[in-house]
Amino acid sequence: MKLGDGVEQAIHCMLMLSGLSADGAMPATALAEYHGLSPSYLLKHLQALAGAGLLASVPGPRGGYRLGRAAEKISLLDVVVALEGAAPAFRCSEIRQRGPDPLAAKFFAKPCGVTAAMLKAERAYRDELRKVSIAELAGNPGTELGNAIEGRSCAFRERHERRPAAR
Amino acid sequence: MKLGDGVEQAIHCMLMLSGLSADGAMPATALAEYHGLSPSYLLKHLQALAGAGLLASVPGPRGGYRLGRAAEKISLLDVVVALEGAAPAFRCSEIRQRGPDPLAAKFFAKPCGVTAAMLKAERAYRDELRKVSIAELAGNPGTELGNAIEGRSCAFRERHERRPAAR
DNA sequence: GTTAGGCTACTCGGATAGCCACTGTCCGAGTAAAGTGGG
DNA sequence: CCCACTTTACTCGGACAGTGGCTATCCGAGTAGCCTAAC
Repeated sequence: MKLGDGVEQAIHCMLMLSGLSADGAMPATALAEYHGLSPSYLLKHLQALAGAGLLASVPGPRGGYRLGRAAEKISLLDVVVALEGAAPAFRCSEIRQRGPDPLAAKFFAKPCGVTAAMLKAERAYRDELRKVSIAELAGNPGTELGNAIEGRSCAFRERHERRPAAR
Repeated sequence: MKLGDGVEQAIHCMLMLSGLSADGAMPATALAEYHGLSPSYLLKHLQALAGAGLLASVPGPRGGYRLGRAAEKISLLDVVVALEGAAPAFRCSEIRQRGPDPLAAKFFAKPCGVTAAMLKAERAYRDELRKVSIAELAGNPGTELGNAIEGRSCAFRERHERRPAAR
């Protein structure tokens, strides 16, 4: 029961990306610098997110990453699944029928109560994550804290947002 | 996001142990044989459960394990925590303040929204596991499946339950 | 027959190797922009 | 002055080592029961 370290990094990056303009992009280098992370390693996670469609990658100079779809349509669950995989944490190996002199296979058509209970709990976990979107987390309450953080990230975007050359 | 393999083994062992008499015990060897597992490795998990107080160990010949308290008082969460640790799966490393030119520390007195949302989801997961007790899982519905499994485990207990010599 | 002592065998307990996934890093393919020379 | 080509530099993308934790195993400490032998 342990989530990879990349989940936190990914979410915070998504929050940063949610604040830039529709056709803007930010390179992984800047995201890593802002959060004090290794650029090479962060890139690995961003690639996973891009592969899942949560991020869109813009190659070349003035390139970078932007959100793959609206921030309201991206939940925390999407991020977790993209990085950790969709497989449930609890895997039933059906040890019921592994002992000596097992019962007939037909008895085990339905999953055992243990698996059902574990998966139900995981479903509650996933449902809770599904409720929270990147947009909600980005919309800080008007507290002093929220304003200060928002101000800093805005200033950072000002300096690092890449936009396609005006044609 | 992955639970150790021992969780499933542990729960099924608890179910088996919940069926024996109050002063009875069953050695790890028998539990391993019944589930088709490695005795040495299963012992490791049983020790963790015993250390958490979920199991009581009886040393010496005619020894083994029994439940540390009533099956109604043991939840799935207890088992998971005993084996996987109480630390939450999501660990916030406060990357907010790790970037260059961080804000004053006072701004970060309260946890960030990301951490709050992730921990809330985990709490839902834990609450769901807390609701289910070993006793509930052991009490099979009167289906044909339940009866067959219960019959087999009862027969196995008959052959392997160790009880202190009647004095 | 009773009982004390020693012995045996069986159990749990902790310490010890092996393997897989996450962590961390690197170099190569691709591309948009800028520079440059000619028309 | 305008345009097309070349060069450049910057980005993402995937392939390559290092490490921590779960997996798997072994041998040692402790104890209840059993056997033996003396009383």
